[in-house]
Amino acid sequence: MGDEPAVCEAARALLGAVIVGHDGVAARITEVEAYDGPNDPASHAFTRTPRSEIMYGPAMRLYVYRMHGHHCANVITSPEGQGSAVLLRAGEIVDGLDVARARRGDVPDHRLGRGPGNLAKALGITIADLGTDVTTPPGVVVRPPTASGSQVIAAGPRVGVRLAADRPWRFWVDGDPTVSAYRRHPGAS
DNA sequence: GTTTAGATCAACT
DNA sequence: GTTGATCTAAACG
Repeated sequence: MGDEPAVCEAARALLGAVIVGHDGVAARITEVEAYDGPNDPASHAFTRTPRSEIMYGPAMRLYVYRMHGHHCANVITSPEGQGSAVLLRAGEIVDGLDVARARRGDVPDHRLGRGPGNLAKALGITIADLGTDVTTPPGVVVRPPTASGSQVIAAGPRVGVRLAADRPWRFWVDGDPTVSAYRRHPGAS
C-alpha cells in the first residue's frame, strides 16, 4: 500500500462504529464509501460549491445532502481544507427499532438501514443536522467501534457513481445482510 | 436471487 | 436545462 488516500483508512475505521440518530435510534455502520475531495472526480467536493463547502471544514462533522428526495449522511474525515468525507451507505439498527420501523414502514430488519437514503431516514437525519459535531452531544453522535477486530472488511467499486467508477473505495463488513448489492451507474463506462 | 425502468427534487452550469 | 454519492416496484431466472 502507500498510494491509498488517508480517507480510506478513515472509512475502514468507521465500520463497526455506532451512529446514534434522533429519538433513540442507533445503528452499527456496516457499509461506507470514501470520497477524496479535490482528487476524486466522483466527490461533491471535486468542484467547490456552496453545497460542498462544509466538507472543507473541520473533521468529525456531518455533511448531509439531499438528492432525489432523499437524505444522505457523510462524516468529514480530513482536517480543515482537505475536503475528504466518508459516506454512510448502510447500517444495522441496534436500538430504537420501533421508531426506525415507524419511519421506514413495515420492512424486514435488514432493509431498515440498507442504502444511504434509507439509513438517514431511519436515523431521522435531515438537513437540520448539517455541520453537527458527531463527537459531542446533543444531536447525532458517532461512537467508535468497541472491541471489534473480528469483523472481515471487504472492498470494491463504489455504487451509483459515473465518474471514477473503478476506484475500489467502497468498504463493507463481509457477509452482513444489511449491505446493499453492487449497482453500477447506468451511464458508467 | 438478479436486472431494468421510471419517479422525483435540489443544486449546478 | 441537465445532472446526480437514490429508491421502489416490476419483470425475469
